[in-house]
Amino acid sequence: MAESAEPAADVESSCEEVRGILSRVGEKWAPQVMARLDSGPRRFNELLRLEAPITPRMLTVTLRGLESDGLVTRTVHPTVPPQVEYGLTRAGRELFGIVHTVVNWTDKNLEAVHAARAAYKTTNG
Amino acid sequence: MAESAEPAADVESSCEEVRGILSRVGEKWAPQVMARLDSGPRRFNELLRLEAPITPRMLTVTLRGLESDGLVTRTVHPTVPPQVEYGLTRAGRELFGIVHTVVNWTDKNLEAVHAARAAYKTTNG
DNA sequence: CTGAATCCGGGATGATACTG
DNA sequence: CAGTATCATCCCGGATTCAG
Repeated sequence: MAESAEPAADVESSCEEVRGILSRVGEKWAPQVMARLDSGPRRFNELLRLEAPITPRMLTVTLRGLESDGLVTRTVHPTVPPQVEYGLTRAGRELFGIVHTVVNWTDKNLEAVHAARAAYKTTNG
Repeated sequence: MAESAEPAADVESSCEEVRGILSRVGEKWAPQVMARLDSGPRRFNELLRLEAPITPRMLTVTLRGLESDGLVTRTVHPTVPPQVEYGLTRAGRELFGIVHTVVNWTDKNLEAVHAARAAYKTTNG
């Protein structure tokens, strides 16, 4: 499915940039948080509960990282008590779509991956 | 493009597995090495030269990791001097196709990402 | 409610040198 | 040729505590 039928930029060209994005969505909690936000905007404590046992610190770190790459928006409503809403940007939704293809790939290749790991462990240490 | 039109397995279901794969292809040298192997099998020192300044150790670590997940094959030809060929498996080629869509996404959203980073750095520290 | 500050352990990455 | 061994370093992620 995901064969590059498009112009397909070279991997080398924007290599470090791609690595940055790959690392970003590869962060421990990034995929879950993006999945959650993909179904609509959420507040901090909502995410905190839904993604438990994530800690406040890691949720902040994750959100800040995604925000700094333009994948997530952070909207502060100056109310009392404070209220902050997070949501995916257009780019963020697009990228999450790609992450989803990885989910599908993993689902499809789960057995093969496990078999490879078992075989590798047997052959080596 | 990459909107999930397929059955689309849930992100939560095989969550740790997906994270493992994401981390695997997110390793520093994994994308480059996979790109190189996507154009045909290569020998250790070939990769070492082509991906310089990678060190022998990191090339080994990267290849072993990819091999253990069934993305790369390692073929030893019992000749003298020793000859070892690395190549992508079918699953590896598929997964690299997905990585390539990330490359395209990055290419397309480069400006937006940079703008977001600049804005974030201005607003915060 | 929404974070920030601090400390810490472990894994990822790298430099260098050596080997079957 | 194709790695391995060792040591140093750095950053991610978690626990805990505190603040606007």
